[in-house]
Amino acid sequence: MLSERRLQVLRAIVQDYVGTEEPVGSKALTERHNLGVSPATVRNDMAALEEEGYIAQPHTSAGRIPTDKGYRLFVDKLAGVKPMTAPERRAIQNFLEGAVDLDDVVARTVRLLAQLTRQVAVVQYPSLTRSTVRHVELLSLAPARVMLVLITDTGRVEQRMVDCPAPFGETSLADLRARLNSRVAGRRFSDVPKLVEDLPDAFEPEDRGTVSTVLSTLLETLVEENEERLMIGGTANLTRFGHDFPLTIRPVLEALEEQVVLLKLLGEAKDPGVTVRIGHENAHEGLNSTSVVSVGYGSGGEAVAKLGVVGPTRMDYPGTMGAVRAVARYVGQILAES
Amino acid sequence: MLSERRLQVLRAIVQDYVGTEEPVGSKALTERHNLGVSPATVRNDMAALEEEGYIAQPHTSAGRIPTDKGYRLFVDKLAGVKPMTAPERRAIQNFLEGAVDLDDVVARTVRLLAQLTRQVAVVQYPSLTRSTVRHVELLSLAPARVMLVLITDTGRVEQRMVDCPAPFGETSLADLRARLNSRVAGRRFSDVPKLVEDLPDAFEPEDRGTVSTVLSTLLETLVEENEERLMIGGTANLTRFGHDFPLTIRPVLEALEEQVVLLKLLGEAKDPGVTVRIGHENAHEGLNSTSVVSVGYGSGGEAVAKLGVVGPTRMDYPGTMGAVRAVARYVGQILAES
DNA sequence: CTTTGGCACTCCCATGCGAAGAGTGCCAGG
DNA sequence: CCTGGCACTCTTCGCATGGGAGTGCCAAAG
Repeated sequence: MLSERRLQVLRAIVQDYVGTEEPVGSKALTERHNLGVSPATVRNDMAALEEEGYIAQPHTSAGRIPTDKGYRLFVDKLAGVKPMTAPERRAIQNFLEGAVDLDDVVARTVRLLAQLTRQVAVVQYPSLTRSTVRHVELLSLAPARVMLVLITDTGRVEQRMVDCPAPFGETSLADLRARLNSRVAGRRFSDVPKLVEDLPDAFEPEDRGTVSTVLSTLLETLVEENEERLMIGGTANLTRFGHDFPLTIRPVLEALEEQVVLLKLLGEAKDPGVTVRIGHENAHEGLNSTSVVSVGYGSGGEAVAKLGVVGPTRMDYPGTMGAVRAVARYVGQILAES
Repeated sequence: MLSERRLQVLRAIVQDYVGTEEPVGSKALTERHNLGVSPATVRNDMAALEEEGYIAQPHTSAGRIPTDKGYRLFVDKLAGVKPMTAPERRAIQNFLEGAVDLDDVVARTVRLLAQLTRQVAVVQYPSLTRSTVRHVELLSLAPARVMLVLITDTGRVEQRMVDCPAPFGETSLADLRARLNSRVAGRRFSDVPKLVEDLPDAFEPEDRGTVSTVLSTLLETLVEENEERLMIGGTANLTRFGHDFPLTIRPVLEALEEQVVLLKLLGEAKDPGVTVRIGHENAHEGLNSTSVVSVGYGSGGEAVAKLGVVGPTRMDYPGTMGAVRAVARYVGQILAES
């Protein structure tokens, strides 16, 4: 177990390094923070912290920088979440309230997060399976062509074309629309498969093929793969990464383009609160020198999706966590209102 | 007027510089291209080309690199569009045909363009005003709440919430839906305002307020500002820009996040064919060292939107132009089919 | 046992210098 | 008008040097 003072030394190292981006030495530490001890003592503490793997030196006779393990301890034990100031909160709320539709909400959220944290922002669209159905619409575009439109309580709209095996009359379509909505409206998407299972039985034999086709298309849109969408922004902030970045930035940009990777990144967060994954804690190799701060958001008590930021492991964790948490809260409010 | 050989020298300089990314000297030129003259002669030609502003030296006693003006001449006079090979065409077609909806088409197009050109790809969604209306749907979500869904012939779907000034009955809604569709279905969006002008007159006085509200929301979605959406991808390719890129890449990433800037970039292209804007020809300052290659695409004869790539002025113009043109062609086909 | 000041040591980094290389411009001759 | 030769310029690289920051260890004091 580390003594109280050694933890303070670690905290000071993290804070200084995050501020200056340069390895921090014992002398500078005692000057900037009044620890009440001499540099020599700090040196001993540093040696101990290094022994335990919380800090490291880039090379002999350089200052120390925190390791992933050091940041982890900092986040877990040494730092809280820095709350947003009142003006900041107002600004967030005002900005988000101007949104006209879901796309706009998400787009604004991304911009906001990127600006507040000065990092790369990632916002997932509300998940279909965790939302409830507001309405299912069927439109006849041609005798054997139907458009299926899904609308969720979070304002998300998804549409698919359906090519019917047989012509489908306007009355049958109206019938299907009515039956479908009476069964699924207001229910959670995850329950939809069970709720529509026996629906074809209610129809005339010649329509059953078409009804099944429509239903299977409906179910297809709910599978994980299609239903997860996201938006990213603030990539220009990557240029603040470090001076060495051709090598650092490349894999990050690549990872950001892989939706699957990003979804996993956000998706692994289980905690109801803000989740932080530091450096090598991220499964994806290209993100080994980045940290991800994420949190769920939702219109009610339950999270319908995640949002977060990606930045260098050397980031302002308390501030970032505060911003992410605040934005998630307000986005949830906006969605609940719409 | 430049002699034929000088143009060849310019062409050779552009080709070599694009390939090697290094200033090209007179000796290297004569070795790699058989111009049939000695380095000394080439030097004279180079001096002339520099005099005219087509090439420049980074510093005395270095090789030459093309200027924007040099690239312009190269694109206009010295190089054609390199057509895609048959296998490449097939690959493009196969990849695009797998798309399930418009979002997917656009997403795939972006990936494709980015991969083919190894540059940043930008694809604009089909413009609303240049598309035709397939269907307008009205859904009653609450007594005084209506959702408006617009569907275009290109598969684009746009939705808006409408808060009605007064409760609006289901029959009135059906009436409005029917009248609206009979007037606008199959018509161009740009004609919609005129077509619905007098629609409120057909309704009972107590419903007119709501009808007007719905119509004005409909018209709002058509204004330029909202109707232009786009998707970008391949930003990781920016890392191939140059070795100096902290300074180069930053403004480019920033510009790419500004939808307005990008839309202007694509929008300025008038030509029915591929348009190339080189370096300072781009109005936006951050893009002064990049070139934009863009072209319109559409389901029929007319372009409904633009797509293109953004890359360093030092790019393979013939290849890029070929890829952009080919992709646009196939996207048009896919949209026409859906 | 912990803290402190002193001191030698290590390693990075900025600076300066010199040599090498690439490329040019110019000139005189074919 | 083309060509070969030649002097000149400018960058780049390697290398040695000195300064500086920071460490680790030790012996003494609290």
